Amino acid sequence: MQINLAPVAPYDFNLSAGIYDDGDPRFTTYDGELLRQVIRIDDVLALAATRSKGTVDKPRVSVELASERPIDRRHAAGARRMMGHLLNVDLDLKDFARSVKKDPVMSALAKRLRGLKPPSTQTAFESFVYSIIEQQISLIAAINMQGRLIISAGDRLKIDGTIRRAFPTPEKLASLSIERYRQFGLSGRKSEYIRDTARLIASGQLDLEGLKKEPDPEEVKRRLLAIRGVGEWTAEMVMLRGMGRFDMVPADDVGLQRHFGLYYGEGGKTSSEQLRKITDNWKPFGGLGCYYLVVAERIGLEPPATRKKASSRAGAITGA
DNA sequence: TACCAGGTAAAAA
DNA sequence: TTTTTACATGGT
Repeated sequence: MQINLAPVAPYDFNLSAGIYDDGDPRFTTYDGELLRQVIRIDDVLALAATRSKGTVDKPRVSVELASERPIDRRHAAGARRMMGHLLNVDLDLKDFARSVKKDPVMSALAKRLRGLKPPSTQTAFESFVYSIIEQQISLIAAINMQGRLIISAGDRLKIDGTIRRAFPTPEKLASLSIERYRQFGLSGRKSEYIRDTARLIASGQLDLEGLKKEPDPEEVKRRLLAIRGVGEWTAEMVMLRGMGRFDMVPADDVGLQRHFGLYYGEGGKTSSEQLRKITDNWKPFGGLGCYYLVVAERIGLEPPATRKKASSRAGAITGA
């Protein structure tokens, strides 16, 4: 079954999917044309293969769905909603361009990366788990642990002889022992954060996904901070990557501080206070601007003037 | 080897 | 109330 989407222009699908070009073939891949990932629609898993069918100014994408079980019209509607959320088709980058006009550095990046929309995670829960794992440790270490968790606990989907994994459900993660988490490389503390929150969700005591509908960002943040293991940084990351709240700026993030050092300073790290001051000029798209910085460094765009050469390392903020 | 890395809660002071 | 400490892996 195929579904078609018409994202709000401008939208560059291939640029936006580029963060997955070194994705793990066991769950998400992008080969320069086709973005493949397992999506969950109600209780059905499907492989979604997405490609561009339009241009940056007249964007169209088509999604081919393949499943082990028959997909009906209701599933197609769910898949359309999910893909729209995932690709952020409704985000209007014209508003972003207007909002950063006062800032010549970000203005130039917005033009150079025109059409770039960050993909969100399928669920807020998924970004919660990623963010807990990423706390404090290096990204490489975190990505390894995330991979082990998905391979070990995610549901399998076999299409054309290839097995892929969906992100584990809260129910599944609620049922794993702490020992099991430790085998992924997590600390005992982080294992508890994830398992206990998964249990709250599975038992209906916590509605993370429902928080997406709460209009007041401060209220969302309060609710997230009430969860054990969630501090300021984690709340902001979950909102930015999992809830499409592009005004959120994780100013304490040392990786971001390094990016700002490259593009707005003398190299080195920018303080969180200074970082806030810069992103205040991008309202209400502070977090989106941060994403542009991460991608700019990732694809090797030169910082203004004589700044040090950027490294090619990806950022966790990309949600990859 | 020691230290740092997209932090946080809990213990100690 | 504020300051320290423990925690996990992986790169340098």
